[in-house]
Amino acid sequence: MSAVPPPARRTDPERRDRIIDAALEVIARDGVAGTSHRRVAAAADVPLGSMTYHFTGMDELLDEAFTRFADRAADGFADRFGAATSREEAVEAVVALLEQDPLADAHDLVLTHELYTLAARDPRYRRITEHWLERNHTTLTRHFDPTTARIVDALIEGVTLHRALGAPRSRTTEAVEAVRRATRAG
Amino acid sequence: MSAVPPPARRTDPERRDRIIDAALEVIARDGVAGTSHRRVAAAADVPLGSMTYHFTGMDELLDEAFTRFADRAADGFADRFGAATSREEAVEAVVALLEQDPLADAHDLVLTHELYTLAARDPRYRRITEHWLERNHTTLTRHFDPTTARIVDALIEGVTLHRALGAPRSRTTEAVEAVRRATRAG
DNA sequence: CGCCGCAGTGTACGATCGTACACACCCCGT
DNA sequence: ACGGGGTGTGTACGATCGTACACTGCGGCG
Repeated sequence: MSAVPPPARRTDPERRDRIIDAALEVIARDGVAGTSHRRVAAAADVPLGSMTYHFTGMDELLDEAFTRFADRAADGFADRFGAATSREEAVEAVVALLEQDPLADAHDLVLTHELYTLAARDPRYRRITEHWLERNHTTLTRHFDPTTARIVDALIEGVTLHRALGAPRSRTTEAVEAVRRATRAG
Repeated sequence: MSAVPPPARRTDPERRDRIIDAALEVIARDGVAGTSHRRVAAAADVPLGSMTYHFTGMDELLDEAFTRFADRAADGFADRFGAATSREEAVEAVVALLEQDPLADAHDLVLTHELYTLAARDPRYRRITEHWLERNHTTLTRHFDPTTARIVDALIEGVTLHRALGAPRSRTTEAVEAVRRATRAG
């Protein structure tokens, strides 16, 4: 789990990074189930032996890959609200989030669910999702009270999920209405 | 995908059923990734050869297993609202749904996410989730208008997801508040 | 200049997989 | 009574997997 920093390798320090990114690509394409050391090595254009050299095993690779993915996703989430200076703009950012086409980047969608599945079974991966959720919650509490933030976050997650699962695209007015209700203080 | 009914086997008709149920058990325990013909056969206590005899391949087995799971889940969802005769009782049923401990049956939780992951990647499995969502939506529209039903369903999904991912148990008052806002007509 | 230690790699092993397929067995029609 | 067709199964094959591990080649120190 790389609690300690890597032991100061002399050459090619970005090779390890490239493997992690390649792993995310392979996972998005073939799923965690279809991800093997060989496929990742091929995608990263490194020899098979590099896999066992840089990572103790598949678990460590998955852990680091999904940690990176979750961090990037949380960054992106924060960016979407970073520009908002008022509560109204934050609400609009939420609406925009709910309106975006989930098929637009099936890449991230698949990765998200692969991670969720891992987290549902293995508490170890739950640490990653916990941290992700907490970062998103922190982002939202910059604009909403904690309870509203939690409700809004759950709403975003639920609507995104429904779309990923093939629910008919709800109309914009419906998304707007959902956000309006969720953000209306009791 | 068993579009046609099985060809009227003479003996042991429940053997195929037992295999499907065993598959769900194995998936819940080891994940889709860790599910093999051999493991399912062992769990169902049938010989390996029965796998290829009753199913054309792993895809057909997964498809039928998750179809059965989704049907049962939709049945359970409908049962929870079946007793409700008023809108207030329906609201209470939603609150109860949000308050139940998701860890209580990790079994179903894992199966749900395994299915979601499949659906996120493969449109074929999306037919199963679409149907599931539609049935849940139909159940909710017995008590709520369509827009509210959609919002409530997304909220349930989001809150359940957050809990599965390790979010701190939100307080009961928070769940009640979320439902109150979601069900309050605009 | 020579050697030594380590970053980095190619290969081989044992396990497991999905699936095909030859065969066994039983029931039924003749 | 007996032959045949179809239900059901054991086994074997080729592919792929994770991982270990002996090895290479080079950069720096004595």
